[in-house]
Amino acid sequence: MPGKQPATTPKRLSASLEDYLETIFHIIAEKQVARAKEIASTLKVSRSSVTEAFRSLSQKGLINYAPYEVITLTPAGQEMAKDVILRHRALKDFFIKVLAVGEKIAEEGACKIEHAAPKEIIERLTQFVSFIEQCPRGGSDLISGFTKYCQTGKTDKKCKECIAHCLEK
Amino acid sequence: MPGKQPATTPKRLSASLEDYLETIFHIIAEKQVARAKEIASTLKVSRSSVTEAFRSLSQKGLINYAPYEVITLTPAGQEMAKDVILRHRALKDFFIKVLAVGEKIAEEGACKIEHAAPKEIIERLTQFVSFIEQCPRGGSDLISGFTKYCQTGKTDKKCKECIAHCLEK
DNA sequence: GAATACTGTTAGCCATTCCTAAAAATATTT
DNA sequence: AAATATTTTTAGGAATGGCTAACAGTATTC
Repeated sequence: MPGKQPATTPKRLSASLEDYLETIFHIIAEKQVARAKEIASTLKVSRSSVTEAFRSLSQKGLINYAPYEVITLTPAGQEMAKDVILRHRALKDFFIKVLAVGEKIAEEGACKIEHAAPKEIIERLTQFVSFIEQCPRGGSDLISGFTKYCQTGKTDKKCKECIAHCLEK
Repeated sequence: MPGKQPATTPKRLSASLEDYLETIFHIIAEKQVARAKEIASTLKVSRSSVTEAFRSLSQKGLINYAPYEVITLTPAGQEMAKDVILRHRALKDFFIKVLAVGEKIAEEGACKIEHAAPKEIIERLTQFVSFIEQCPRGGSDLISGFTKYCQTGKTDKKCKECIAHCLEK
């Protein structure tokens, strides 16, 4: 082995650069090539801001970039982009599946929080979602109970019935 | 009535200004007076940055400020500070009580996420914590089950025993 | 009350991230 | 292939939020 690659993502980027990376990844996945114009419209920034972001990401070794050429993600860039997307998904999943928040707010919240949430919390959140889905005490009963609680402010009174449901599993 | 006050907090401040406001509120609560020196050391910024933040917060009508004088929060500033602190607490509570995350990470995560989380999500999170504490399916059984799940990757096998616990309540 | 120490402010600087307008490169059309 | 259209880059500027070093006020001590 000539030399080991950076084992893990070293530090975290600014929220802004994470957004660019995430967007680039998604556009490449969908259309093979990520063009400045589309990145700009997705992120609602000007095309010149995209150029500057390219320079910054390239200087950090996350994308391969030369003026007027097609950009690609470096291995480090791929890893980083996937990490951001993983955080995004973990958050959105939790918001929808556990908190029963609407799709729009869930997406919006994930977009913002993904840049701030420590990895330990993302991990726990992911575990919590799968726990709730698997645990007999959890599952859809718990979630529908929570939804009801949100609407009425009270926990469901038919507890025995509900626990009977639990026992069936 | 001469004119109505702004009913609710209008928009959200930058993360930085929210941090200043939060810190000012806490220091005033604790020591009556918030001095630039202490704010600086709490937030790990220079004293001159604090002066600049004072100007900005004052210009936004959130603190009363005149050079060399004691600063105070305006009613709008109080409201805003309380709102930030509420978000902080809601997040930290959730991290500790539900995700069973350590105090340090919970605090750190709350500090960062509080500036990004939409209010709808904070509300749901708060409701979820109290729901889990009240619902017979939830409570300490669920949390300890989750903790076990985090450690072992499996849900607790003693389901009947656990549901029996539920029934006792 | 004068000297000293401490705190707060100003001045000037830097990085980030956005912008618009103009110029350069690339792609498309005829 | 020349003209036109589109895309990308450059140039120059603004706002935010941080910094250090020097200066100005306030407080304390002798």
